[in-house]
Amino acid sequence: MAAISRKKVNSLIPEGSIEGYERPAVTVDVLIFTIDNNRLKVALIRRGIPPFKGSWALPGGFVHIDESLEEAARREIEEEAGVSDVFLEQLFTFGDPRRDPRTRVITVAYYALVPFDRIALQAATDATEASWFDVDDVPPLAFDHAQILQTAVERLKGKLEYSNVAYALLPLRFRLSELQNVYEVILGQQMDKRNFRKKIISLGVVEPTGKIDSSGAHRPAQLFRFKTHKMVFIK
Amino acid sequence: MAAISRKKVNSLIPEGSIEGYERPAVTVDVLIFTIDNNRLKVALIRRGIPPFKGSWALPGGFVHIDESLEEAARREIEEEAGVSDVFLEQLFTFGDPRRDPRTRVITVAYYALVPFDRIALQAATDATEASWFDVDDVPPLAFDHAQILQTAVERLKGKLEYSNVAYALLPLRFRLSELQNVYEVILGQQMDKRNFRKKIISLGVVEPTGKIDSSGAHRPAQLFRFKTHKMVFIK
DNA sequence: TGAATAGTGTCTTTCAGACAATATGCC
DNA sequence: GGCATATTGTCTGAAAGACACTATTCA
Repeated sequence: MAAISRKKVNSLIPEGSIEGYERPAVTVDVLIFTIDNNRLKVALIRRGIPPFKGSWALPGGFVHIDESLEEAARREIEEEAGVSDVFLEQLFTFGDPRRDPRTRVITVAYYALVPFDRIALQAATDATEASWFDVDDVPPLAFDHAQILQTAVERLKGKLEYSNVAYALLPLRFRLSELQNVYEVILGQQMDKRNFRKKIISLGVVEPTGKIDSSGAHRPAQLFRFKTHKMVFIK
Repeated sequence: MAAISRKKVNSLIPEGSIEGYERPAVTVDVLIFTIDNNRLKVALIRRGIPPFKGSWALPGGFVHIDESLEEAARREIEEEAGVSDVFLEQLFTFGDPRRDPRTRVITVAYYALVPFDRIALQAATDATEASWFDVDDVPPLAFDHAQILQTAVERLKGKLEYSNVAYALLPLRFRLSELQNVYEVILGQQMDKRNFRKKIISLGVVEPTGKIDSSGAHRPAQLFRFKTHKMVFIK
C-alpha cells in the first residue's frame, strides 16, 4: 500500500503556537429523561435572557476549564433535577458555526435517565421556569435543541433494544408490567405480555426479589430487580 | 409529578456575560480506516514537535472558528489521505482536563472508512512520518489516542453487525468473498461461507452486477454491488 | 492434473410472534 | 360478584448455525 501524503503532518500545532486559533465556547447540554404517567418526559427550562428569551431550552452551561465534560454534565443535572448517580451517556457534539447567534458555541450533549421515583423527591414547584414535557409534545425549542432532542430519543430507542438500560428508568424493584411499560412508552408500540415476559426472563437480565407488590385492587405482582446496574449489551 | 428545581435556570449565560469563562481549545482527531492485506489498518502520523515529539498520533487539528466539526474532519482527511467523499461519522468527544499537557484541549473524534482501492491512489511514500498500522499492532500513541482508537474499533464492530457500512470499505464492485473478508477481519472471526452468503443475499443489501472477475488462477467470481451507498440499519 | 477459489443445499436448533384462559386480591 | 391486573403454554414460521461436495479457471 502506498504511504500517506506527508502534507500537514504537523498540523496539530500549526502556525507555531497553540494560541494561533480563536477558541470557541464549549457548553454541555443535558437531556434528562424520565417516565411518568406512561409517557417519556424530558426536562426543559425557560430561558430568562436573550437570545431566545422566553423560549424553552435544554438545561446546560459552560464547561469549566478544570472539569471534564462528564463532570460538567453531572453538575448541570444535580443543579437542575437535584439528582446524582444517574445513568449518563454522551450523546453527540453539535458544532455548527451558526447554531448560537452570539458567538461560536460547540455543545456536547449528554442524556440522563432517572427513575420516576427519584424525581418525586424534588420539592420545588414552579412550572413557569422549569418543567417536564412529553417528548413528543414539546414547545418550540431554542437553538438546535429540537434536533438534539430528536437525536437523543433515537439513541434511547436503539439502546433499549440491545442493552439493559431500562434499569436506569425503574426503581430498584419493579413489576414486569412496569418494565414492559418502559419499552412500550419509549418504542411507541404495544407488546404481547406473554412474549415479553418470556423474552426478558430468557435473557437473564432480571431476577425475582421474592417480594410482592400488593398495592392496587387486583392480584399482587412479584417484584423483580436487574441483576446489574451497569449498562451491558444483550442478545 | 413535582416540577424541577429552579436553581440555575439561567446557567446557560452565567455571571452576566458569555465571555465570563475561559475557553478550551477544540480540535478534531480522525481515525482513517481501510482494509489492506486482510488487515484493518489505521492511518497514523509521527509528531514533529512536543509534546510527544516523535510519537505516533492520530491526524488532527484545530477547528477553525467558521467551519463545522464535520468540515474540519473532512479537511483533515483530505490533507492526510488525499481522499474526499469518504464515509465519516462522529465517534466521541474526549475532554479530560489533563489529556493535553499544554492547555485544555477538547477533541471531537471522527472515524472515516476508505476502500482500499482509493487509498492506492495516493502517490507519496514516506513511511517515516505518516503510515498505516494494523489496528492491533500500533506503536505507543500520543495523548489519549490509544483509548480513542479502541473506542473507534468497538464502534466499527458494532456498526458492521447492524448496518451496511461495509460498503464504505469496498470498491464499487466486489466479490462476496471480499465482503466476507471485511467482516472476518474486523470482527476477528472466521465465518462459514455458505451461511454468510445466504445471510447477505437474504438481507437484500447487495445485488449482482452481471460482471465477472476473472483475475486469479481459479474459477471466476460474480461481482456484486451494494444497492445503496448510504448507511442504513439492517435486520 | 493440481492449485486455488467460487458456488451451492439440507438438517437441526433456536428465536420470534400469534394467540386465550385462569388466578388472585380488593372493593 | 365485579373489576383490575398477574400469570402461564402451545403452535407456527423464520432465521441461525453446523456441515461437504462440485465447478471453473489458470498454470
